[in-house]
Amino acid sequence: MKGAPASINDIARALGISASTVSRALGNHPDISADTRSRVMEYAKAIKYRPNALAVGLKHQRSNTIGVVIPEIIHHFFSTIISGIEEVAYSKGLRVMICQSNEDYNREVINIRAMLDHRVDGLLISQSKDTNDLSHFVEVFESNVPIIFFDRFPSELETDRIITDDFQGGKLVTQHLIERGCRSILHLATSENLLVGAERCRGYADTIREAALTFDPNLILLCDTQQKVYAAKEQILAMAPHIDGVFAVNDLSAIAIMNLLMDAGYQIPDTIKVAGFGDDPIASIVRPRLTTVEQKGFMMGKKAIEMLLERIENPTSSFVPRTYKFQVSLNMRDSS
Amino acid sequence: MKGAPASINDIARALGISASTVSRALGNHPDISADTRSRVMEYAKAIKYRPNALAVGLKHQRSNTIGVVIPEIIHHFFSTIISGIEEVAYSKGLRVMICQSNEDYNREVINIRAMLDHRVDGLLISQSKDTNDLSHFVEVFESNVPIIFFDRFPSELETDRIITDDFQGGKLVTQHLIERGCRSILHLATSENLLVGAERCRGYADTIREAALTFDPNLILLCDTQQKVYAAKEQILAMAPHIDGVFAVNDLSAIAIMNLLMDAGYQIPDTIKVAGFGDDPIASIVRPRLTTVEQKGFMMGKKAIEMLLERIENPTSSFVPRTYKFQVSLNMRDSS
DNA sequence: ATAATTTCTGCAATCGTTTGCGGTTGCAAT
DNA sequence: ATTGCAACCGCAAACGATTGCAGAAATTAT
Repeated sequence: MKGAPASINDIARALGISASTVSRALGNHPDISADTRSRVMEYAKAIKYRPNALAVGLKHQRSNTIGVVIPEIIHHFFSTIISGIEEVAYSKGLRVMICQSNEDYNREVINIRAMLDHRVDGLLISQSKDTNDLSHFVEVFESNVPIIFFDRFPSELETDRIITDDFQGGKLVTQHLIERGCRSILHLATSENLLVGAERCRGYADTIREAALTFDPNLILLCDTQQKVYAAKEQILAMAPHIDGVFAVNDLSAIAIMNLLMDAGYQIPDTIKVAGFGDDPIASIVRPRLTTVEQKGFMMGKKAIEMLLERIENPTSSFVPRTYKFQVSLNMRDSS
Repeated sequence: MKGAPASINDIARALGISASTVSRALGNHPDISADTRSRVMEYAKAIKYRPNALAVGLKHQRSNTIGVVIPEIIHHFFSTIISGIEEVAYSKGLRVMICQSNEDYNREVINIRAMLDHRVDGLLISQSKDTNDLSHFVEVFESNVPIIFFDRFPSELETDRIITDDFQGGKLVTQHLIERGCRSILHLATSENLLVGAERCRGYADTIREAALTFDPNLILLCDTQQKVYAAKEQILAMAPHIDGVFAVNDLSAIAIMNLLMDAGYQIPDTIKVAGFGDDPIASIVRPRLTTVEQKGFMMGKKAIEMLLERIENPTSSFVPRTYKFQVSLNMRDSS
């Protein structure tokens, strides 16, 4: 009952038959007599035999495992995506291997390599913020392991993508704020090269122009975390008298600025209206409840793995990258 | 550049040497001449050789992977634990395999078995709410795979545990509320058999008695989610006039009841003081900012895997289970 | 020149499983 | 009695890497 787990050979030895027969019996191969089969089955159950997944994987050249690399698991959006992925994987008997890049390029590279070493059947990736060199992704293509990007993808590469319509989301929010009477809308944007943030910002800018409002670049602040909002406190309070709306690139910074403004005596939504992006659970908990764009993380996760499984099952030579864009919706609450 | 990844045999063939020599060269074995070694190294790099982790694992009877089973990844507390686990694992070159039980017993069993099938070197587990049968844990012991429980553990089993001092946490909160003048404190408890919740409740009850306040069992409500708080709205509002404090078993229900009470016109903390448990990031975002017990998830994750690694490295026959209990601290904010 | 030693490399078994192919039964048909 | 054909089972190679042991080559000692 201790030591190494039972193998197929142990069963063979105990029953005086060959390992091949045991293997076939356990696999319900028709060549094996009902008698032998049942003896094997019975004994296997008795000693709690379980196949060695490593050996099976080695033999079959695949591991029944799919790899997931995400920036940070603590973000609710990514957690929900993982739940969606796991949901499908579980129903199909697939294992899921999750790694975090922690928004670090080197870690992303190492994680991806480790996944390939483990012969994962496919990869699901949302790239880290500071990934510019894409050679590790190219390596994945070359090794013929299907890979699907979700939410954050390298635009330079022609790949399968599961994404959110961030542009549309940015438009929805901005349109909504304008409809509510806002004429001077501050946008809290993400720093640097994050495409999703850039798209939201583009949606904002486009809508401003479409509405024939004056587009003021000074109304865009690189400020995408609670900390950064508080760090920019002076700057924000200096602008506050001249704005009547805020569109934050995510819910946390939306709430941060909401608190900051309220603490400074501004009424929300009366004086200034605020909206976020993501529909974090926190959005419906804070007061005033935050208007925000709903992102369908769970559905995205499901879609991503389903698309991946299709790629795995049909390793077609003629690869035509596909993009699945999830539509968003605006959840209007009390902050606007 | 496509098809199956390069193996050690491919290198051997190409260089006209044996696979064993290649293996030794890559492993810096002293038997191999500097010349041969460098030729192998060079060629391996050129064709981007990477060892097949499945084969290595099969040979060595371990996978350099540790398995983690948690109830739900979307809970911030568990996410931080995972981050702590990954932090250490990453620094040691270990892979981490994460599965969610979704608070479902069957899924927990299947996940654990899958981990064992993959020959994980060790297991880190936080058991699901509805796990009563413990035979799958016993199987792990019998297979000699080290296992450490974190946060939620089966009290019937003598195992290694990394836990929070929930009892002390419950006391801290209750003492604090009493010090602030509360005399009639409602406790929102977790349903049924969750030990961590029971401990917090025990801390509450003990403190009430120690303070010579009357302990009223009617002041304990099984209500541990936002939804359940709202479902119990009538009941809570009926009690509200007679209470002056609330200790919720977690932050989400604390915030839910805070909102519910405020919507009904109660002043927090003036009329009723509220405190939670866990120190979810949301606690410092909501208004009023929530007083709550800080749980050190990241540290717990680190400690758990460190303890596991020690168990893996010293597979001592004389097993003496250890419990590491993390002390908690109270973060006093505006809600109390 | 032979023996002893060092230095390097290869053979083959092994980890646990799968599977093509061939072999051994038994039984019915001829 | 021979052939034919199922039905059932085992041999051995493979997947990719590791490693004890033996052996070859080169070097040194005698």
